[in-house]
Amino acid sequence: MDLEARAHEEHHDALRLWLRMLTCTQLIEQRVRSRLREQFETTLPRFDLMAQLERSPEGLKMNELSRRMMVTGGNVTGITDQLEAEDLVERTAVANDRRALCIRLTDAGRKAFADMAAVHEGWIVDALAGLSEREVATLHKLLGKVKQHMNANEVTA
Amino acid sequence: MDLEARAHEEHHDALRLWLRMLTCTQLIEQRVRSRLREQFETTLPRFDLMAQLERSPEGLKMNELSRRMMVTGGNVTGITDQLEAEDLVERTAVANDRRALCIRLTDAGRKAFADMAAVHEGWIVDALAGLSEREVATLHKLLGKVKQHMNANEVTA
DNA sequence: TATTGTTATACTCTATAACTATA
DNA sequence: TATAGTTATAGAGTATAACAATA
Repeated sequence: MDLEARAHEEHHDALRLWLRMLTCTQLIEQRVRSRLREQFETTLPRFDLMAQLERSPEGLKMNELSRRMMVTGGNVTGITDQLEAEDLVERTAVANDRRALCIRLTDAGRKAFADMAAVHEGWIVDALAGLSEREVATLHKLLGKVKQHMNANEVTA
Repeated sequence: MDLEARAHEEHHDALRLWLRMLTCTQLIEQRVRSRLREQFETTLPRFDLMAQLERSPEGLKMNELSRRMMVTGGNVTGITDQLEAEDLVERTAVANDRRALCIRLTDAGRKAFADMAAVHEGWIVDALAGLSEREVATLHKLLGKVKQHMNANEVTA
């Protein structure tokens, strides 16, 4: 096979992989979204925001939340408004910078999240139950390379 | 380590893998969405619909498109309306079932899609360029297991 | 009665850009 | 001037459910 034909094949493989990644993610994501709605009357971005805060008990600034959730700032404001109205998170002042706000889970929020997270983890374990422990590790490692490469190429428009 | 602790660890691994899958997919998807908009004034669902038709030159019925795109019927009608108005796809009658419609790419649609698809493939190749040929194959295989397991467990609400 | 596709509706999520208040 | 967060807006994307035509 000549080089060009080989390149074409490799390109096709990349595309096929991408379509499969998309399919797998959508299958799991749709299931998670509908169960979050049905069982907890919440949404994935709300769950995601609370999960970020759970991992940072000292709280996170709005722009840090925005970066981690990979959405723009206005959206974080909206979701935070909802969760604050339900007393699940709170905005607190930041020392030495009166522009910034620190968002934290409230006690009620921490408890509500713990309940959801336990069930949520079960959904994910089920979804990935077709893989051996070792295959999970391999996937994690390979996707780590993808992530790293994407982040390195961030600027390349 | 006792069995319970081991189970907890494996659960955590599954969750970590899922979060990484989600991150990778979102990184690539956001880039693809914004480039489709900027360079071709189109959206991912529109591109996806055309891609499905491209793979089925004989055309697809609305409900088959709906199934493959993993969205409900009403949405397919809306996207098809747009693309039909731009003469990129056409609705044709189906023999022996006057309820059904067959959607096909027009010649113009086939050409427009070919142009987009070539550029799109380059984006994906770039995004996955951090992986060797062999790693691409491994990922494809392992995600195939995930997909298969999800489809097998479809009913399990 | 069941199925195909359409219509109507409502809601979530998102980006963009203008705005304010601080720095 | 630059940054942190908010507001306002518009559009994408989706599900749901009622509907018409046909099977």
